[in-house]
Amino acid sequence: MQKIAGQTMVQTVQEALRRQIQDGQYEPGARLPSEAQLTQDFDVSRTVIREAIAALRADGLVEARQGAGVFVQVPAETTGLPFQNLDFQLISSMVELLELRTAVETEAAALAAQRRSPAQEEVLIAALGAVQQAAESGAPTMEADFALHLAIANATNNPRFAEFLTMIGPNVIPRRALADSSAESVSQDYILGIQAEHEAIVSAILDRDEDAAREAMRTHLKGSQKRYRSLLRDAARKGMPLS
Amino acid sequence: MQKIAGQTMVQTVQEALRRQIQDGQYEPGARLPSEAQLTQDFDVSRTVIREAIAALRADGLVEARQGAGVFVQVPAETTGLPFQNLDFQLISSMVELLELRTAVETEAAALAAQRRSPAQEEVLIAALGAVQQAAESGAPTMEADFALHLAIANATNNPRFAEFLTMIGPNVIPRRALADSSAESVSQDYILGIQAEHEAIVSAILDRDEDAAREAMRTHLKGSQKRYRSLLRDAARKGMPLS
DNA sequence: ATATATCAACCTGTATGACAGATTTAACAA
DNA sequence: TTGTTAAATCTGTCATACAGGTTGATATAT
Repeated sequence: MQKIAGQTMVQTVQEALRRQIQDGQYEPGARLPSEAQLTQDFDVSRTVIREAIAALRADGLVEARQGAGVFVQVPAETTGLPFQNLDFQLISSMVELLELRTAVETEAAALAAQRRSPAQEEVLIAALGAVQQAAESGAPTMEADFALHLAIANATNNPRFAEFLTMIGPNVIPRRALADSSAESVSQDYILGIQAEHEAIVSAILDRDEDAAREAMRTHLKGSQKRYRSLLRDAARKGMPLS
Repeated sequence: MQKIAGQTMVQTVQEALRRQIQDGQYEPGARLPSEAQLTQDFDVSRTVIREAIAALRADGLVEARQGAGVFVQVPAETTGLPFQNLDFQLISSMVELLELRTAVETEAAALAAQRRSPAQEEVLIAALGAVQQAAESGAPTMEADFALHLAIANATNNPRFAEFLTMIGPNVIPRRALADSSAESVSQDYILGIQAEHEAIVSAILDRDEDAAREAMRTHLKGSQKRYRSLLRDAARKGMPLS
């Protein structure tokens, strides 16, 4: 089992086992291979296997019985909240969520361009300034970043957009994972580039240019997707297959 | 830390930590004690602590950063199921939801055009046929209609899209609300028109034409929005208050 | 005085070996 | 054939060691 950049082996194994279960390789009630067998299958230590299984157990996917084995649980009725089996440190989870976010926020930007009120314009400008200020002072920008995106959703004057964004929450772009491959100067370039993208979005909204707003937001979030995907590609280029 | 009968020490520690976080002992962003400290606090081995933290991490409560520590995540808004203050008799509520759906499903159609597998093509064609069959036999088309949209979401091969649609799904458009103002012949025209729109979507997806798929889905759902808005106008013309 | 580099201390991630307790399977006796 | 016991196999926990990453203090350069 090959290591994926920015991701622990526990997460890699956890996700692989989760996928095997969801793909039906192990039906509900079936017994997983023993820990000893899994250490060989995945070529990792027993510690990694145990921690991965602890994670699956916490999510209710498996049940471990001492002496007997680890068994796949009958899935609980999924009447609850969606997006609850996400591990925000998994790159693939982030890319998936980002694709969904891109769909929603692209349209939100266009609706905001059509519908925002003068008061909402003011909130947008203040939120943009707050991100910039955080960036310049070297403070974490995640909160200010999310507040700007939420202000755009609010400017649609359709509460469902803000409701969706609130549901997903601000844990969507861990900043470190995106900046991790660079020297500090590149990270600064990255922050400046993000800020330029934010400015283009807000500018198009203020101009009531719905198509430009849609395109600017798409560019911004496709850029984030691209940066995440490059993490995966970097790992592949280093000769590590991503099975 | 005392062992509880029938429960592993991992589970005991995991629950204790979860409770501490939820009780506010550690605020979002705060750092938990180190693993070494927690082994002392709970009088268990580091293995138990690590497995407990792996469980909390899988549930999104904490994030571990190598060398820095384990940090409490900002909770995703856990106010329960979103979209709960909707009154489905209110046309404006349906329009709001439809706008959000339009954002997501427009992008889903484009991704499905890029990514669908031959097996998923087969599912799409079958789902399209099922809607047509239901329409011809005068049966309700709502279920078949939803199944088609879900098949498209599945063909994105990003589970978040299907997850979103499943969440929204029970709130799908009640057909009666759209048909209620018409004679039977008009209702038939309406159904035929919807079917043509469905065919255009599936056709673009099978053709791998992402832009056409996006446009066909947008047209389809914008059409639904338009039809809902005309209900608003009709009601206003008849002097009926809409609250 | 300020900025930068270095290093030690501390942290999480992983591997390994050992032992405890529970379950399952195989062997043996009645 | 059935019941009992032992052996094998399994998960749960502990301890130790090393690797790699982060942080803060200290030394050095400007």
